[in-house]
This record gives sequence, structure tokens and C-alpha cells, in this order.
Amino acid sequence: METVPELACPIAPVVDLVFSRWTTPILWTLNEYGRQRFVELERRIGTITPKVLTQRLRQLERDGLVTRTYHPEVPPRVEYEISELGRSLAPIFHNLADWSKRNLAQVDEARSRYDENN
Amino acid sequence: METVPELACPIAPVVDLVFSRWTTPILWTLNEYGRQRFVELERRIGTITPKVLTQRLRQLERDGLVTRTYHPEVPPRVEYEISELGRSLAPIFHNLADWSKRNLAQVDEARSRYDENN
DNA sequence: GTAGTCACTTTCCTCTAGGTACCTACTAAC
DNA sequence: GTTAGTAGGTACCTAGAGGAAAGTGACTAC
Repeated sequence: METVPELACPIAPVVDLVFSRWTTPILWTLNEYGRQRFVELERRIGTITPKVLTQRLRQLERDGLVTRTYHPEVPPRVEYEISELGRSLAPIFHNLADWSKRNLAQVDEARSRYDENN
Repeated sequence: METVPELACPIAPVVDLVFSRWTTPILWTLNEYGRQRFVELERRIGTITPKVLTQRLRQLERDGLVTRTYHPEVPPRVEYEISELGRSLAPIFHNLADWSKRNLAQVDEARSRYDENN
């Protein structure tokens, strides 16, 4: 009998790692469009603020899912790339996209049904 | 060029659905231990409060991932069960557990390396 | 007549993630 | 000399999620 929530659910740590706020769009974009600069990420994701993007990128770098390359030029140039470890998540992302395609409509139906009956 | 974050990342909706706070432990527990009552869930998950458990269960029921059965007895008895739609997520959970087993150590190593170099 | 069980509900409170806005150094270009 | 551009950093503020604690209703057992 464990009181620690991590042990009640073995995937809790990886969920924290991969599916915390903003990390999915960042990893997805890096995986989809390859190595790119800070502003490119910012524009592609669209609604993220630079402060939060920096925070999340630092965290992902620390976790070894993203590689940061700093070029000391003027103006400065920094490139972000998904690491090999990060790329190993691609099949899971693919599975999720697949599940989404197949079942998201059922979720919408369930919601409509639930809302009709209050 | 889309500014909507959902379109920048096709799996954003399913991430919101499945990996928002507390939903993973709940779904995992229901999938692992089968149909069970409110208090059983509460005890197994351990640190969740009744208020939040109710909220999350309602949401999962609305999304069609969980089935709720109310028995009008005294004291009242309510049973929760994972739905077929919910069960279709099991392979994804399995993949995550698998990835976790294989790669979580590398994440720890990456963190140690990062923290050493400040 | 009081305590206990269950599945919540309600009220109040805290805490922190995230947003806004502004600042930084450095140089080129106008 | 001022404007632009990059990759952030910093200070301040707010909304909302979530926790704590107590209440509820209906019945039973003691």
C-alpha cells in the first residue's frame, strides 16, 4: 500500500516529463521542422511568450530531450534540435496522433450526449 | 500559417484529454484494478482530495472514457469503470511505461550532467 | 439518540504557472 | 544618433487550479 502517487501510477514521471504544459508543441515542432532558432520556434508555436519558451527549452535541455547550440555572433544565434532521446518519443507521438484521428470524434459525441442529458 | 496552437501540434487535444492533471492515475487505476467504488479509487490514488476526484471523474465521464453507475442504496454506492473507449488507450499507456523503463535513467543522467555544469 | 458509512458538495484559502511589459548587450545599417 | 534585430532576463501581477475542512442526507446498527 503506497501513498506516493508516482507508485500508484508507473507512468506519472514520464507524463510529467513529456506532457507538461507547452512541451508537446515544442517537441512536436522540433521533430517536424528540424533544427531551428528561437524565433522560428516562437513563430511556429504562435501563442507562447518568450519567457515561457525559454523556461521550457531549458527544462527540456536539462532532461536531455533537446540540444541547444549557441553561436557567439552578433546578433546572437542559438539553435535548438531534438536529441536522440527526444526522437525516441516519436512513435508515442505517432500513436497519439493515430488514436486522435480514430477516436476523437467519439469523444465529441460522448460530450454532446452528456450535455444533452445535463 | 496558423496561430491556433492546436493546429501547430495535432496531438494537443488528446494530450489535454488524457494527460491533464490526475487523469492518468485515475485511468491507470481503473484499468488496472477494474470496476471500483469512489472510496477505493480515493484510497488507491492516495493523495487526491474528494473534491478533485469528483471533478476529474465527471470530466472523464463526460468525455466517454469512464462509466459511472449509481446504485440508490443507503449508504449510496457508485461504481466507476473504464469504458471501451478508455480501454483503447491501454496500448499507449503500455508504450509509455515501456519508454519509461528504457529511457528514464538516461533522463536522470542528463539532469545530473546538466546540474554539474550549472 | 448518537455514531458511522458513502459519495459527494460547499466554502474558503493558498500557491504558482504563466502573462505583460520593460530591460540588456552588441553591432550594422541608415 | 537612432533604429533594428537576437536571445533572452527581470519585476510585477493575476487568474485559476487545487488543497483543507466541514457539511449533507438518508439509513442502519448499537
